[in-house]
Amino acid sequence: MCCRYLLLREHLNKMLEQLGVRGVSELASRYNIAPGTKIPAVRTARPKADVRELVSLRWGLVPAWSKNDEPGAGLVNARAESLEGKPSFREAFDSRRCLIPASGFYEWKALGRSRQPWLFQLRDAQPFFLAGLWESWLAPDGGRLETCAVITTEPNQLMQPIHHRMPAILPTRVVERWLDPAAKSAGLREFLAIFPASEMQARPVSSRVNSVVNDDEGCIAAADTQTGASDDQLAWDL
DNA sequence: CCAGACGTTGTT
DNA sequence: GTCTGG
DNA sequence: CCAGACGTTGTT
DNA sequence: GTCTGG
Repeated sequence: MCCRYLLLREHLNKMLEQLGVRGVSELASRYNIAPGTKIPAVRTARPKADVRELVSLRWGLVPAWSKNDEPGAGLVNARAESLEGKPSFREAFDSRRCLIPASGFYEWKALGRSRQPWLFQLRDAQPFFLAGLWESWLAPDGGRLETCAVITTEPNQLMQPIHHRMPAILPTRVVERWLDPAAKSAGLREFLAIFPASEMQARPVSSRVNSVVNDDEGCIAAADTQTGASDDQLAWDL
């Protein structure tokens, strides 16, 4: 991803239940979630630090100090390597971390002039949480705009042949601590370690996912063998 | 000191 | 080529 | 991330 | 708001 993912309804509800977030989401399964749109996220409620809440945030972070209109759609990604140094991320990393539930994400591999989308999932297609940051921006007209960004890391061995960055996947054991307001940045950085390739799987999918107007199961259908993805599959061995 | 940027991605 | 919208 | 637009005037 | 460049 850095910029496109999927989230199945049953996965979201299962994860919310495990986190103790009240209520069942009415969200329908999504197969093509894109930047600039509202996405589901879980964050620590305020002022009750022990309560998690499900919120809808626009994907594209706008720092609180931004002037007038937000530039473009905001910052879609935040490099794990820069979280503490960059003014745009520092405060959010300190105190506004969130979880972005996902069933899988897409990355495009350049193939000459064209690009082949690949679907990345955990083994057994289990859902997971991506590490995110959120912000609340006060618009000139007094309105509030709540936004978020997905943190990225260097690629693991599975991603390496496809792309040079990947979203930060939080291991299950650190999910609660990622939301803990008392967590220290030194510890938090460890949570963003490159996720083990051995716990993931990937396969080329239909170019139907290229266009955001397509948001259905066709997006995760196997790629046409015509597209040239087969050569990559042969080289697929960790 | 003030002014102006503040970010990532990919591609060339 | 570059920006915007989804 | 990819796809698709990218512009103004005046007239209907 | 805070950092960087001049």
